[in-house]
Amino acid sequence: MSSSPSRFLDSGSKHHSYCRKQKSLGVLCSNFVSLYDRDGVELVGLDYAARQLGVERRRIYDIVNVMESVGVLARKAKNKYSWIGFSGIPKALKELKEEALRAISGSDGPCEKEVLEDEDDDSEGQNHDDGDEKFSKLDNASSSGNHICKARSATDNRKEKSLGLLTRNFVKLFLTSDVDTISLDEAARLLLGDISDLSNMRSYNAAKVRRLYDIANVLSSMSLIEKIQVEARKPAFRWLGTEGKPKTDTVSKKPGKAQMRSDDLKECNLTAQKQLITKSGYVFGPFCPAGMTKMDGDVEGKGERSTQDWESLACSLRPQYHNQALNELFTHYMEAWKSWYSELAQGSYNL
DNA sequence: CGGTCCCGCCACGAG
DNA sequence: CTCGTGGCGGGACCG
Repeated sequence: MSSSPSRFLDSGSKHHSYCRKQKSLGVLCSNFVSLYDRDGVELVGLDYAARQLGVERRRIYDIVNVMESVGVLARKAKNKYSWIGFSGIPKALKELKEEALRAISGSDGPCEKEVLEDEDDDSEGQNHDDGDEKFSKLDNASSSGNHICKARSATDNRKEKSLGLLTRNFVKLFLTSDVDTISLDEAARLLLGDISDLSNMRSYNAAKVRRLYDIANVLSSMSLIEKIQVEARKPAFRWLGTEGKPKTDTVSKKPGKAQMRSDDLKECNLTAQKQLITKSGYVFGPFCPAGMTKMDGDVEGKGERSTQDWESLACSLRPQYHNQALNELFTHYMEAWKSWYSELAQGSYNL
């Protein structure tokens, strides 16, 4: 494998105009949704998604895991998920809530009466800084029927730290309490296995928080939560939940800002629907730059250098729409373009 | 400078 | 072994 050598070594040119924001999980999630949230779609291929969105596989796993936890997706098989859509959220949420309530009351020991309805009562003014126990415990109830907590084998020990589980517990936090706003570190504190020993928990906490950021980004891009700034520091997340309830939510109340469900996106995906397939079986994105026919056998070789130029050019010329929907739309095409060009430059879909 | 959080190494389990 | 997953945390980015 002599791939690493001079592949992308190139000169340490400035990758200026690199926008970290455009690479966030939130944006990626939005693109993911706009790519699949259309009628007719029901199968989600991880490879396909990764290619279309112009990101590496690893990132797809991130958003897919949290989306599955909320019922938007369902694991079908290796490399394949089935698209449920936003309509699947209410159901998943209800199940999560029941699961959470069951875990709380079902703890071993009848003398466990941790009321979940935190009564913030009416004591304004003085609040204990340690008043954490307001969301009760609700630790993940493993599938272990008994209280034999011996199965701490490294096997599922890995599982219980999964993004998916963290997501579910995070959501449960909102579902089991009447408060609709939770600060980040408050959530982090509650979601930790508050076992003991604070020493190694520091780093553990930090790691958890990082995951929490990931989850929050995805969740907020789906409008399930909203990030808000309460105090000067400490950001917090407000639960928006299922707007419109399981009822017929033809109209989206919630005068929220980023309500991008619009015809613009619909148009966008219609276009994305029709892709061209080359003889080699490769599926191209929504479009191809004019004057450039599909790639043939060769192409291989040069071209990778100019990729940077195109990207930086596009990034610097990026128009800033005030309209959220338009912005999303543009971003979508941008990604599609970059994905396509990148593929062309590398000229390899066939190792 | 500290809050965010992207990137991708590499462990783990299945085939 | 290869391959699909996805924990995990270094450190780049941003306000």
